[in-house]
Amino acid sequence: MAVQIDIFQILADPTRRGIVEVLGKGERQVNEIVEQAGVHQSGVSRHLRILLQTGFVTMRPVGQRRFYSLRPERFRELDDWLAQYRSLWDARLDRFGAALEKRQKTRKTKPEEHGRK
Amino acid sequence: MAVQIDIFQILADPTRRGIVEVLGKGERQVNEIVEQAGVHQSGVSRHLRILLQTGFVTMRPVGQRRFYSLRPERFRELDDWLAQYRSLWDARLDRFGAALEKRQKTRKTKPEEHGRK
DNA sequence: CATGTATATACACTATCGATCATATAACGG
DNA sequence: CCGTTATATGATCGATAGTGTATATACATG
Repeated sequence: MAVQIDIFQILADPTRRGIVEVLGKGERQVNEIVEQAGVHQSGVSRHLRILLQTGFVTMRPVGQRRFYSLRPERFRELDDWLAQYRSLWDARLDRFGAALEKRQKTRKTKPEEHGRK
Repeated sequence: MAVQIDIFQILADPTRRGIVEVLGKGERQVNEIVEQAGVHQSGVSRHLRILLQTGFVTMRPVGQRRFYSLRPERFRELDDWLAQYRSLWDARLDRFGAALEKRQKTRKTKPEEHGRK
């Protein structure tokens, strides 16, 4: 379990993002999600399995019901990824941005063969 | 132009993210990107076209060369999306988190047909 | 126990997407 | 002009991923 697949890959599917959005409002059971997801129940189940395996949600079984809710980890991860580009638009990060720029000026023209068949 | 496709869809492809990463270090011409991308030049061109059309990059032609560099908009957009989940892990946003929680308690069971063929 | 409800899973189908190859276009240098 | 370099694009192909249908499983309840 805990299949470490691409955050973006997971979030790329609109249906899945819809589910995440619903869960953003709080814990929900599958039925409730199905109502909003716009796809068949089986589809929702599949998406939930993926979200579960990839660490986006947790599941809490209660009788025959299963309650799903969001977990923070992957979102924080996404935030970390985004951080390295934040200097692009966030003026407060200019010091960091300067560092980046310097690095880009200093880079060397590494030839390096590229004839990979 | 300015095809408004899913941010996540665009970023879902690892090769494309690789390109973005390279451009994160500064403006680059296609050749340089190809060296690092691990795919054929034609592939890189296609990816760059997509990134261009979807607003992730700009292009500056110089003779026969084309220099690509990152644009902030879409990243900021992603940041905005992420913001609504930030309360999940950012303790400083607990006030906001409380608001969310209240909302989730108050929600009503809106039936709403879902039989969209 | 029999039936209904909540959720998951196997299967088959389709559409999308990314990769390469070959070729086009356009600018460069002699 | 002519060959070369830089980049883009059309065609084709194979893989992947999402969808619905049908069915399985597990719990609930009379």
